[in-house]
Amino acid sequence: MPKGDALGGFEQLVLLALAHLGDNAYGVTIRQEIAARTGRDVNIGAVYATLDRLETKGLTRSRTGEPTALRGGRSKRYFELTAEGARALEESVRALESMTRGLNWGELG
Amino acid sequence: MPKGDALGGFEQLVLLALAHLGDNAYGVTIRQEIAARTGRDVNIGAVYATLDRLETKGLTRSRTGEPTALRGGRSKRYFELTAEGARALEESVRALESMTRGLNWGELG
DNA sequence: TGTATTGATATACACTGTATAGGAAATGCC
DNA sequence: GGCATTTCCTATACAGTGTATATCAATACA
Repeated sequence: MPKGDALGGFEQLVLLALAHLGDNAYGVTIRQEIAARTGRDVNIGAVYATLDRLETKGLTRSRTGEPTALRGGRSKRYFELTAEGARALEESVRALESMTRGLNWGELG
Repeated sequence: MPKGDALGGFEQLVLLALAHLGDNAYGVTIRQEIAARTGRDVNIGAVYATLDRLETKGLTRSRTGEPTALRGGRSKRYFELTAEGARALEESVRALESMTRGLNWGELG
């Protein structure tokens, strides 16, 4: 584990998606949320792999839901932030904000 | 190379430091800038390794400066954003912003 | 019964992040 | 001059993260 256990970029995105989705966060919706907001075409396997790692670190937890009465409605695995995950997310977003503060995009490059 | 060649989290930090430092960006000041703004104690080797990778991708360029008349004043290697680097940085910051927009920190965890 | 659909899991590998160790060039002091 | 000291850069190795590919499971409907 790194010293300050900073979040990776994609981990941060996944946590942010969880924060937006509330109690409707599972693999497919998480992927959609990220794609919709960032325009980035995320691979579903990457999402699950990252979710597993976040859970191992104690930043998220998951539970298995009921199967829905939809065709192919397999039971979903719902994910949510833990208190520690919310704290880590907030901290890493603040760090980013303090790095972007006062930047003049016009005079770059 | 990844499909959408998205920036990693630390790469983003380093690019942001370059953007702030302008024509005074070299290993030591970059490290200081990140540490001062994020409170994160960055390893200098990590900075150089990341700068090399960014240069390989064409997001930064570097030139060797004159030695200064200071004790131990070895000639510095100055870094700056390329146009492509500035574009990539702006894009990745915007992606982050659109992920944090409308988030209610109070009701998380 | 079999095929399309929704959703999850496994695995492998490339890319990033980080620590450790060491090298190069300049100064200052004896 | 010679050697320690200072500033800064380079090399390398390995853990951690990011991503793709492939596959499995359960359900509905024809």
